[in-house]
This record gives sequence, C-alpha cells and structure tokens, in this order.
Amino acid sequence: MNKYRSHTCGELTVKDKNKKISLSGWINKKRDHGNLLFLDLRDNYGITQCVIENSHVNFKELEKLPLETVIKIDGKVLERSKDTVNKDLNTGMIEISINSYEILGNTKELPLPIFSDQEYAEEIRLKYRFLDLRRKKIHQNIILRSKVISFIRSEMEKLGFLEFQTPILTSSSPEGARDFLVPSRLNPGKFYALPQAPQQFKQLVMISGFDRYFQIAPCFRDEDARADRSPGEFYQLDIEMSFVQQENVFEVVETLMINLFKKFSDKKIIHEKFPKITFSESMLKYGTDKPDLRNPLIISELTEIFKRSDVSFEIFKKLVKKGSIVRGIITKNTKDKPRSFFDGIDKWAKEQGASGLAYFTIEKDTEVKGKGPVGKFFSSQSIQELMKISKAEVGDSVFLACGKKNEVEKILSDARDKIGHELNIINYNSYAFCWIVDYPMFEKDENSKKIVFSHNPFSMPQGDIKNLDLSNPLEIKAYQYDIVCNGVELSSGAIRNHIPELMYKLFAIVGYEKEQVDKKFSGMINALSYGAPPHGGIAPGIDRIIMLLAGEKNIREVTMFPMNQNAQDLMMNAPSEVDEEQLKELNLLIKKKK
RNA sequence: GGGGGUGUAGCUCAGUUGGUUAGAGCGAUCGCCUGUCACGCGAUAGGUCGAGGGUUCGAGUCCCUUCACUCCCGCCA
Repeated sequence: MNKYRSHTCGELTVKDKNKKISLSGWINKKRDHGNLLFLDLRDNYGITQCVIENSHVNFKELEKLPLETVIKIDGKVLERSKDTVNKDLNTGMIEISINSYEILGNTKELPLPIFSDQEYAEEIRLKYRFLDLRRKKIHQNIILRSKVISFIRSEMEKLGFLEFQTPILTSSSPEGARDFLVPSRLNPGKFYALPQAPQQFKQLVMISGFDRYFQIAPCFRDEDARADRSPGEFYQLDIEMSFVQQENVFEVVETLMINLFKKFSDKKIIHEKFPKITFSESMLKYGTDKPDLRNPLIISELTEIFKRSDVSFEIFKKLVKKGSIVRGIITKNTKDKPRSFFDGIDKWAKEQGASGLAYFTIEKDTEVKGKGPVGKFFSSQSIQELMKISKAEVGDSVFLACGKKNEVEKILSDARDKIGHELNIINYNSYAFCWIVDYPMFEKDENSKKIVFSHNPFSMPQGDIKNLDLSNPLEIKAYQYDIVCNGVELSSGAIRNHIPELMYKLFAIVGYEKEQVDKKFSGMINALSYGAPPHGGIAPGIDRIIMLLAGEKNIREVTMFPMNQNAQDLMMNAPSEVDEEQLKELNLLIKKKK
C-alpha cells in the first residue's frame, strides 16, 4: 500500500468483496446515466469499473472529467449482481463504489482516441507515441517484446552462453551498409561509426577464449526503410560459438526457436526439425532464398520441353533459343477453376511487370492434352514429359514463365504467394522454419562482370581447406546459412574463416592484394594470427521474431519509439540542427543548401 | 535516386459528369437519462478541402508544380 494505490486495475475479484481499496489510473471510458456514472479505470494491468451515484458530493465533478485524466479513486469493492457481470474483464465480477477521488494528472483534448480499434495515420501515432502506446494492441505487443527478450536471455544462459556488451562507438567498416558516423571531438576530422552489427567484436570474443557469446545487440545501418525494416537501428540476437561446426549452431538455434515459439504462440510449428534446403535448390523450387514453406506450391524447370519439335509455342521457343529459360508452377486439381481465376493470375503477373504467365490445364479423354489458351501448342507426348518432370497429374494446371533466370525466379516466387493465397492452400496459422545452406562463396557481379563475395568475406569455404581448389571460384560453397520462417529471413550466419592465409587467397580472387586486406581488416587479420579457434555463429533479428509472434506486418507495431520512413523521430524531433558552438567543437562546417 | 497510393472537422472517413451554404460517425461543449460496459437521447461549436499556381462564369473535384505520410524498387557484406 502506498499513497496512490492498494491494488492495480487488473487484480480485484470477488475475494476482495467489501474491502476498502484505492486504485490509480487513466479514465478509459465513461458511461453517464445522469444519475449514475460508470467510469472504467485503466492501468497497465487491466480495467476496473467504478461507479458513483448522483447523491454523492463528487458526482458532478467526476461526470465532467475528460477521458485519459489520471485519477486516484478510494472506494469499496462490490460484488456485481449476476446480470451485470462483464465476462470480458478479469475484474468483471466486481466494481468499485467510489468514495472519494483525486486528480493526479490532467489532460488536454486528445489528438487521437485511446479507446478505439480504429487505425490511425502513422504521423499522428508517432508524434504522440506515448498516447499510441496506451492503446491495447500495441501495448500488448511491447509487453510481448519484453517477455520474449527476457525469455531469450534465460534460455541462452541455460544453453551455456555468456552475454557481453560490445562498443557502440567503433570504426567504420569498409564493406556492407552505409554507416552512421559520429564526429570525434578529440580527434578532429575523424569519425566513429555505429556498429552495423558486432560482427568483428563477436569474433574477437571467441579469439579471447570466451567460448560461447550472445548479446541482444543494437545494430545501426543508414539504409532506407521498409515495412519490416526500421531506418537506423534494430536488434539482433547475436550469437557466436567456438569449436563448432554448422550443425552445432543449428542445434542451438532450433532449440531456442522451438521453445520460444511454443511459449509465445499457439500456432503450429510445421517442422520441429528444420528442413535444410540448399541455396540452389531453393532458388529453383521457390525462386527465392527465403521460401515460405507453408505454401506447398513448387516450381519446376521446364526449359527442355520448349526445345522439342512437337511443341509449337513459338513465343517461348524463340526466347529459349536466345538463352531464356522456362519454369512453371503446378497447381493440383484445378481443372474446374473458372477461366477468371487463370486470367486473374495472368493479369496480376502483367501488373508486376512480367510478360504474364501462360497457362493450361492437363486433361485426358483418349489421350493427354492441354486445355486453355496455350494448351494446343503442346503435343500429348510433350505434356507427358512435362508431367514426369514436374510430377503433375491429369486435372492439374501449369503456369509458365519465360525469361532470364533471375526474372523467372522473381515472378514465379511472387506467383507462388499469389496463387497459394488465391487457392487458399497456405496455412497461415502455422510457422514453417527452414535452413538455407550451401551459399556460394562468390558470385559474378551483373554490372562489372567481376567476381565478388556473394555474402560475407569472412565465411569459411567448404571443402578441403588445406588444398582448396580455387580454379573455379564460382563453384566454391561456403559454410554460410540463413534461417527462414514463413518467408521471412530471420538471420544469416556462418562458420567463420579463422585462417589468415586462406583469407588472403580468397580475397585475391576478388582482386585484393595482401596489403589491402591487412589495411582494411587489420584488427581481424591481426587477431586471427595469434591462435584463433574455429568458430561460427548467427544473429536472428529480434524485431522480426516478435513480428512473427505478434502476427504484425509492420516493424513499428513491435517497436516502442520507432522513426518514420525518413528516419525522423517525430516525437523527439530527431534529427535536429545543433548549435554553432557544438559544430565548432567538432571541427565541422555545414555546407549550406542551394 | 525512381515508381505507386494517400492527404477534406481533434480522430476515422463520404463527397457522383466541375454547379447553391462541403457532410456522417466518434471525440469536444451544453442539456436529459439509475445498471451500463462501443450505454441511450437532444442540441451546439469545430473546415486555409496539405500548399502554390493555372484552366473555367464557377474547382474539394480538371491540369501543372510542390510538401508530408506510406508501400515498393534501388540499397540493406
């Protein structure tokens, strides 16, 4: 008991009947009957109905108080009569007969209502975030976030990991995203960078002999926002382990994810042992390296069909001759779907900027044949061959895309989502995790035609590392992996390359001299030269995990004080101009806009 | 940097082929109402139709420019 409350607004029950209590909170809602006033008092823990009659000396004052005024109420707990019980409230069996009240905080007229399920413009929500956060749904999301992070900490500790903080003011990294820079006062003209991730530090933690590290790590990247990507800052569950192989990292993450998702969601986890899909298989079957495995549709490679003489689909055949490829999606038992379904998909594909999706349905009377706009171009034998390749059956349909490999992958990947949704064959009430493995170490840059690192230059290549064949660099796979859930990339990770000599060789392939590597990555290379353990890790995105658990599509719904798309904090007015004096101290001059 | 969407009362939105004084619900203010829990009923106030320019007898509506928010592409080792 303190001067403000004896109980919270979520805890009183019939057991407390006739107790004299005090509650403090916000006026959530009033129902004014003229001679009888109901007043719902709200705090973090719940809502309690309070009631006062017009015979009471304070009646007229309470009647006039605006919603969201913060008040303290002294009163008595009354059991509600049976017909006035509210089953939607934990405290719905009781109400408080108001004895006296005290205003603790007045309110101006509200720029947005708190007690409403309406959606509001982001601008007003972000400017008055402290009001927005009072609203039930986002309030619960933020509480969920706290509980998830707390659970992760305790699970990681149980798994033998130690949590360490790494520097926020560090050095600019030469590759990767754009850095946030912080000018140094003591070192004029020089800048710190905020870490894009504690990547190098966590490797240094391993080299320092701490064996298993984790951190709920803030990461800063100065890149443009998306619905699932905050501008500026986000959080990763940063993990690194010594003396491990890829499989050991997977075990830890699978254990954690399954415990976490079971604890915080009732949705079904489809594969408790996460399937491993190679990068190349994923690009073929799903058209992306972040497949949504809740969707059963699969893409088939069908280019060969269009080289046959008994296929007369000339548009595709011509393109194939020029080097295009053809892939298709089979939909099971769609022979009775109306024409509008197929045309709708085709039209949608054209809207996506593709040349559309050709389609036909496989039918059989005396022999197998294609029905639909392009069905007539295929001989019975060619369709049978197509059925063999794609495991299609009579009654199924096929949607075909033709073009450059990356274009076909893109449109069919999107088409999987679209068609799966239209056919209602995606179980949205489930989680489908998978690992994407065997990423290529290198790739050819489309523009420059040069060989570049496809992911992380510090990943360990696969194969015999003492005698690695470097003659076909594009063939080299890395111990580099992603974890994906429901089409959301939660994280990438890798077994790291802890052998400096090997690193020089790999950097040589992308055109870096030893001296350049030494200069650019001096900290890392130097540390790896003094007895580095084999190590590897991963860093699942905390915000995205919470989005999945909360069923939210926008990262701002699980972030307490997010910035808007232009990386501005509308509540705190950041970024802002600073005093001339501050700039002077930092040896900075601002170039005036024309 | 590029493309799409949105912008009308404090909030959420409607407003037809350009045509009288721009509307509704919630909220606010005032009044009535003793069992509501999205209480009910009545009244009142509240508008630079994002901004600027143009076409027109006449623009919330059409055209141009611009700003803000948002979604996407680029970007995110």
